[in-house]
Amino acid sequence: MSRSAAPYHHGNLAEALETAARELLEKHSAAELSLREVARQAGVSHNAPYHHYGDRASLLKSLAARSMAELVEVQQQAADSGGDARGRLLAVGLAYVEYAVDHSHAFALIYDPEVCVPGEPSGAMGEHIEANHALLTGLVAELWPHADEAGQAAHAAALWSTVHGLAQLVTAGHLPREAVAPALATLSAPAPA
Amino acid sequence: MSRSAAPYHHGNLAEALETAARELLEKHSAAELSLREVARQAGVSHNAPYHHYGDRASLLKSLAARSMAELVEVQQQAADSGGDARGRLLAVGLAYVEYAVDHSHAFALIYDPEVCVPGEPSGAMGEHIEANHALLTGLVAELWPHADEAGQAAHAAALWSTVHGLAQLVTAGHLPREAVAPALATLSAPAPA
DNA sequence: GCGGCAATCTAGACAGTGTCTACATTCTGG
DNA sequence: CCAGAATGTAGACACTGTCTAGATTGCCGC
Repeated sequence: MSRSAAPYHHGNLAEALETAARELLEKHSAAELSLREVARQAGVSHNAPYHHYGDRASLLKSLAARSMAELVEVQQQAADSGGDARGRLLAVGLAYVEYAVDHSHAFALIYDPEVCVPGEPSGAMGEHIEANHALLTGLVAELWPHADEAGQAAHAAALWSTVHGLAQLVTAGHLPREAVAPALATLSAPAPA
Repeated sequence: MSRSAAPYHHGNLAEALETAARELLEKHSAAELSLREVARQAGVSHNAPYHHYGDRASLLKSLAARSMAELVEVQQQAADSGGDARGRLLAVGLAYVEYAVDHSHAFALIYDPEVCVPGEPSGAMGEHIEANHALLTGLVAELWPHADEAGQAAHAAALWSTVHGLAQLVTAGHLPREAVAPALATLSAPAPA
């Protein structure tokens, strides 16, 4: 016992590790995230993480799932903020981009093909992806009520892509942050010619 | 001299290294790309690359610039293939996505914020990015001739984002390849309601 | 209460990596 | 023809992920 400085057993290492890793992700990219550094941050030996995560990829997957949950939540909040369907769509898109900009490394991690392959059963991640999909298809159904299933799917894919692309290009520095709102505003504008 | 097995000086190591690296990029992600493996592939000591590239990042930047040049080229070819403006836009978008899918790791490298930061003078990369931008704004000007400058910029940002997002989501496995064409087709469709 | 077992954590080792310094070889311009 | 620049090699260092072995602790049945 002796609840002095460092008890042998941490008590809740798994969560402490994830918290430490998430803090490191705020400043550094996932590629620079070292398992040993995370362990150091949590005040534990470099091998302790292996009793909670099989390997480095496992920790990253966990982080990605948690980040995805946050991403879905900020969108959900935006969607619940009222207004007409188009306004809510824009709000959701803005929330998506905002999350990506504010947590660029976490956002990149979510969509890292090495970390999250949608095909395989990736635990909590799949669940959150489905939630995101449901949110989007709901909005699409409101906006294009007369489109058939394929049409709605196409609109959903296009919307997701646009918002995702904006997020990506802004976080990568190819587009300024101010370009987001105008670009989103063109989304449901009349076609040319 | 003695042009036997291994001459001391390679002759054209810089290009050989880039070629080797590009081959490795076909199978492995940039994160997994090891400078030493590239050197091995080129049949040279693990330190030889340092006389041609300052560090690992420098090689990656070079690869990214070269990939971006290819990406611009396939789009240019699509744009030159004739047809009306809308048809050419769709062809360009498809070419963009196709390149991303066929060279997913190279594509990811192009837009890696750690490798290419648009703000800084990144040599050949900036040039190719401008070329891409010019191609896009040309198409936008054809499609929305009556829009003001800000409006055209917004449309350009939205189009780039959509195509880029599609590329990203398809390469990450979140959207099937068949979803690309229908999603692109919705781009200039009439607005809902 | 207590003994053993599983969970948890530490320590040490190994191969692999990027990068530095020192040295060897070859090319080239004066 | 030869000095210096360009190019390549070898060795070392710190760091990483991961493996094995051993230490410590919490807990469950008796």
